[in-house]
Amino acid sequence: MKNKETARQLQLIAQLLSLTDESPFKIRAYEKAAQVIEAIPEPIEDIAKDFGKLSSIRGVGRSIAAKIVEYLSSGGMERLRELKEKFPPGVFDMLKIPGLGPKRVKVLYKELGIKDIDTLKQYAESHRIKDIPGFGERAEKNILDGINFAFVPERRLLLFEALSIVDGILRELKKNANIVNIEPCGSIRRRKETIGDVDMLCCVKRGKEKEVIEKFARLPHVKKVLACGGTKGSVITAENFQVDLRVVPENAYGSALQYFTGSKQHNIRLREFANKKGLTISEYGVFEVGDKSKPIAGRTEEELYKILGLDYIAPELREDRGEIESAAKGKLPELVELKDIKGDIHVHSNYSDGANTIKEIADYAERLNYEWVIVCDHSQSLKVARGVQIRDLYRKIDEVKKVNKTSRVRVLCGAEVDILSGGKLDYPDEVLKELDFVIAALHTGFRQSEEQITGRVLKAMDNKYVHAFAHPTGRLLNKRDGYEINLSKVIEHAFKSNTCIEINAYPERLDLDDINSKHAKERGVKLAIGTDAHHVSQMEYMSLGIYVARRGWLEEGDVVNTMPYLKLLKFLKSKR
DNA sequence: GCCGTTTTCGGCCCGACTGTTTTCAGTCG
Repeated sequence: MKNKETARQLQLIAQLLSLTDESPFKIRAYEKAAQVIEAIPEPIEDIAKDFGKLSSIRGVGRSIAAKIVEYLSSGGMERLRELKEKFPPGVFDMLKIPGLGPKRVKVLYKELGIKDIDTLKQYAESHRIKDIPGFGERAEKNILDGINFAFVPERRLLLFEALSIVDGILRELKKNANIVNIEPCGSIRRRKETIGDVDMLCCVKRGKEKEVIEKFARLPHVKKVLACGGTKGSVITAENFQVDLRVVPENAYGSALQYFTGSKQHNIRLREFANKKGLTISEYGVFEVGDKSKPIAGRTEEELYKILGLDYIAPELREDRGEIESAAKGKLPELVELKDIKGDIHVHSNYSDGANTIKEIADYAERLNYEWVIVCDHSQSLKVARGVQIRDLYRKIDEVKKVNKTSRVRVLCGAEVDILSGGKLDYPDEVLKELDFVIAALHTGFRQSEEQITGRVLKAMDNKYVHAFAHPTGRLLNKRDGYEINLSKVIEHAFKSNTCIEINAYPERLDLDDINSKHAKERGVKLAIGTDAHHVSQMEYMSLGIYVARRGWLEEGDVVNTMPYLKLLKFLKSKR
């Protein structure tokens, strides 16, 4: 699937165009098209077979569609080659420096002939930049600071890590009686899988702004204070994580919350939508166009969406993936919630590499108010994870039966069965058929080609004992990309073979991701959330799986975990 | 370059901040 690389080409064109005198709207059109292409779950090369379909994608017109087709058939774009000839590659790097945008980079290149970071550094150090119109001494210093900053590798926190840091801060701040209400916004509120920094918003009692912000800056988690003023405090925590606290007036709390929650793309689309209705939105409220004197909405988010004629859009949906259009038609999904969950499909016991006994898992499931829990251990060949040998598997089946005699929660005996590098499953059929639940997974042969890996998975799904496919991409956030796999084919085949796909809720996995979960739902595939817990406390990761599901527009009926016990049994039998 | 339930032409999100201006352009989120 070539969506990412195609998007990258368009992004490059946009960047290069920004260095020319081309219309900023044309540049934005390329950027928008790049974003759209990247977010499409189907392979762009399939869509491109039909030019009409390609050019009817929102944000892709005839001109960009033609360039995509050109790229997919020839591996290049003529327009991009032309532009690349105009600018040396080092000029690109200069755009990464904070505070240096295309306009100023262009001046540096045209006026001083600076064409890479090293030369730029020399010029700034020897004060040869400050006399150029539009620059000054300050600019030289910012360039030097920026060069160091821009090339520190970026690390975003996992959602789980960010949530626990923010929870700690919130707990402390909520002790402060001067805070009327407080909420984290931004990507953490949208429950994105990784988080760069956090903006928190609060309303405080009149006159207490400064006091609240100073208290915030003195919290025990704080390592460094970046700013501490009357409306905003900004700190770095011990985990090197930036957290900002903003105080906003109560009558604009809703519009500020909406604004700082984003996403940027959602906000842009929302403002365009508002404009068509003669309204304009900012973080201070909703206004009639031409009359900024008093807002007509903004106290709550609900009010803001309502006045635009939209149903309330849950933060997880605010990614500009069609939510505004759906909200206008009253067709937003009723998103699945944690309280709908009746069981976990993927928990490891001490039969393989888990820490707890089957009884302990059943007890913990009861604490979570589950009706059932599926204990899946690794299969025999996965020696590093103490994969269960066949004789032990029969012992496990007996133990599950025993536990079920006393447990209120129904325990199902499952296995996370390896799809071996040739595509065979790690237990023979006569063993698989003894299990209540089989989830197939890849743990080896990650370097095989896309065809090979996809082939292995399709073959596994054809086995009538395989109910689900686990952590479908194999990625580990911040650690490694997934293996090469054609998810579009996998999803199609999951539907045909009546196989579920897992949303793995382990903090660094979270795959199937939101975009592909939405795609799977639209293709009629059921999703199953598994925490992959190796200790009972990790069964709490279910909430992370729910966040992915919600970001993927999933409703109660799309998620296997919402099935009551008997319905689940019937469902599991339906494939066999 | 894209788009259209006021438009096939004339729009295209909005405001804050910064530094360099003497009323504003560039950059950022």
